[in-house]
Amino acid sequence: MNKIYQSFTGEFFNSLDSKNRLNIPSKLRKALDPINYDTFVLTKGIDTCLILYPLNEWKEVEEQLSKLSSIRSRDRNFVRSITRHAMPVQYDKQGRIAIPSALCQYAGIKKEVAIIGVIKKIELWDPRRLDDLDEGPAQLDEKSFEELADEINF
Amino acid sequence: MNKIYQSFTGEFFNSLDSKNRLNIPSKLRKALDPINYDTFVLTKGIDTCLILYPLNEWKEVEEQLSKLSSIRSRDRNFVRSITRHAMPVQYDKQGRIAIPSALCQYAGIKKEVAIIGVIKKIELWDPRRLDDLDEGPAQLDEKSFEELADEINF
DNA sequence: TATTATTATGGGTAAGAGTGGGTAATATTT
DNA sequence: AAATATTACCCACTCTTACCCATAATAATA
Repeated sequence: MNKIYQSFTGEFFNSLDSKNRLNIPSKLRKALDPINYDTFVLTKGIDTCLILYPLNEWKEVEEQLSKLSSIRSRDRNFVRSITRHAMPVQYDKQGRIAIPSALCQYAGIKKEVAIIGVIKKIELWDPRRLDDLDEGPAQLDEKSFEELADEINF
Repeated sequence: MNKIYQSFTGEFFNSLDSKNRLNIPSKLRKALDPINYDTFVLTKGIDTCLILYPLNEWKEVEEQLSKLSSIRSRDRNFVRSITRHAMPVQYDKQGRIAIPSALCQYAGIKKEVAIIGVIKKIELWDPRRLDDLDEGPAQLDEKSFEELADEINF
């Protein structure tokens, strides 16, 4: 198997249609390595957004999850809380995926969707919540921003 | 034998019919490797739920169990408590399995069933108990969730 | 600018999923 | 062995979903 280079960046605004389908921007589709067979794994994010993992990245997550203890109830709860909301989605010939309404609700998504590339994965946001993030209290203050930027040699 | 990739995810809500039959969601059936001949092993979980192991995964479990001591009574009891409730179930042409009422009772399952993919196995829950988990005292507090998520690079 | 390709969105239709129930085969009891 | 219960298999109905074709909007090319 060839080594892959796969990286998602950019921000896009597409909209859900009446069947809860969302078009994945073609730039992001093109960035998806063919080994993934047009397939992502859709799941809840820690933030109130949804996340699309390329299949190969999701397998990494699974690998880590299966290393956790099956004895400790805390670990079992954690694994369950992730996997129950994860589902593989393959986009159709028009490049769309169907998003279950339960997940839309979680992320507060109604019609407009902000689609953001975050290197190894893609995030789906309600545009409003995204704006609130920029202004909210949890916002990155300038100091910690600089610290992080320094840390990663940005 | 080829290496298999078999992974269960997602959450589904199906219902028991008057004959105690439960439809296994087709997405999970499709995820089941053919070497298992449409067969799971149904058993009690550590949590108050039921578990479906793919046949090949159940063999792993058996292997582990047989390593336990046959001297220590604690070990014997543990092994017995698992195996006595384990039974192979093969789904019919409509994709349903029959669940013994004793097991339903253990899991508090009446009609509605939450079916959850947990990577290597499938869990069957009474939807209410599942909700209680999310809100109960044993719930994952935000801190340990983030710790674990960080640990596995989620 | 005109033409062509590519991308985003809308909607119809046929296949498949989930459910209910009937009947024959098998097992259990009297 | 006869009667009864249990199980497994089959057919039928409804509803959702995935697939296909069409149009609108945008970008790229001649």
